[in-house]
Amino acid sequence: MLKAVKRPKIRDVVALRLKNYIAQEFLQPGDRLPTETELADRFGVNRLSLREATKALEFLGIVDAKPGRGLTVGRIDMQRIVEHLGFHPALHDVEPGELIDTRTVIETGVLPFVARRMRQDPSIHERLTRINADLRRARSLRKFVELDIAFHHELVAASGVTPLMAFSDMLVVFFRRFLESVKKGQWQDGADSHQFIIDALQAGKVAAADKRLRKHIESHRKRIATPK
Amino acid sequence: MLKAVKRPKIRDVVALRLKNYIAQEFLQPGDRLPTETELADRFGVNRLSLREATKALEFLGIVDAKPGRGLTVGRIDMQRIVEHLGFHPALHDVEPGELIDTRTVIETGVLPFVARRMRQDPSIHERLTRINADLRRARSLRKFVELDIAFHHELVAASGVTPLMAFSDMLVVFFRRFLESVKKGQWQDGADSHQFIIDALQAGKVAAADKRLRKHIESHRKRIATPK
DNA sequence: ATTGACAGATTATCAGACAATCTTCGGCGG
DNA sequence: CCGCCGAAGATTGTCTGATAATCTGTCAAT
Repeated sequence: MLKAVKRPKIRDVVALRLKNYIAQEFLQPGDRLPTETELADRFGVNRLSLREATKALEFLGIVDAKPGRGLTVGRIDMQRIVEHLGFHPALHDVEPGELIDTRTVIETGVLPFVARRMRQDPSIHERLTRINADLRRARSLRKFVELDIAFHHELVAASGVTPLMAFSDMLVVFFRRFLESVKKGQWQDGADSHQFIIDALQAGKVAAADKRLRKHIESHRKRIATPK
Repeated sequence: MLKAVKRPKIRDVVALRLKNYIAQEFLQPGDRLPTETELADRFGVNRLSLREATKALEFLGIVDAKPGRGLTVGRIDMQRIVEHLGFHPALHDVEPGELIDTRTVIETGVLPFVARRMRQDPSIHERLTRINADLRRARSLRKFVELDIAFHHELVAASGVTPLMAFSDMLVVFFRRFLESVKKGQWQDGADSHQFIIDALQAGKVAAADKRLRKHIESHRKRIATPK
């Protein structure tokens, strides 16, 4: 099937070129980029068109801009993306069941790594326990959601598999609103599951942790499938 | 601690206002927004400044723009978000070992889903078998890489868990160069593993498929760790 | 050593304009 | 009456030229 031919927008081409430039030069956050005027000359476009690309990248944190100083490489910020997208109506289009499956795959998949690292670094269990204790004391939904997200983030991050951590952080965009429908009477159940999982991991019982984690994440499915 | 006082950028104020407008009007994807000229008038800014805000929002899919038609509320695309994720330092600067761990978690994680769907849809096994047959006949490295990628893509896609598929597709960008270091003498080993895995899945032997897949992906580790 | 002033560099925002693309409407032909 | 084509209208895309705002570095005075 023949697809409609569309002329690419200059700003999209520029944004892609800039990203490639950063990657190919092995630039790190804080490193200087050419000025807007130089880049516009180099790409053969008007400076304002160049800016449309850089402002888009800046929105995600990939690029930073300072008057008088110039452009520097930034650091992409999932939290920022989560905040920007959190309100969006189209989030409802993502299949909730697939989100649950995705979370299950990621979080159960990292458990063996977490258990291994817990043996070497006891502060992991301490940290998770502390977050969970704060979760038990939560009084507002906002706090509950924030701490539940923090617990799961810390769990995945403790694996040391950073791509999975980044992906898991991204999933928060889509998953957050489901957390907001958890009834207050169920918060302690969640905290109990958290504690069971990390205690089992510390004891080297990965299978038990796995089973409990699946049940914990699965608990969302019925609630999500039949919204009120 | 005292924090630096900074004048907010007009584009940031406009972006926030636009997001609030979408939320307050309960707009859905596809719904029309005021034109750039109207919005610029309404916010009392220059149209180009307004565009810096809308292009940033557009980069995330929050807003869509069409010449002659105008601005509409966008549709959040998992693919697009995952694409941006590729720029996260966790991926950008990823350790090869972590990449292997990540792939292992994703691909073994989808196996139960693939097995279940194979029972309902035999064409999955056929499709994977055909790709693998083409892989066996590959004569060039380029072809081998392309077909190996296609096989794994199809395997993950067969799970029906689209977030994992999107993430897995993005990982290919980082993994590809490792595939290019696979010796020609090992291509058939790879194809044998592929066939074993999908045959085991079709027979409902998920554990056997899991074990072979881990070994298959793990085969990259030694080669990657000691490049020539 | 610290503070203040100034110059230079660079981004932020503006006005005005034309180019490119999409949608709608009207007319003509079958 | 219906479908197709072309033109007009609407709107975004990109440009030129310019000034305003902000940051950095240097030098002089205290």
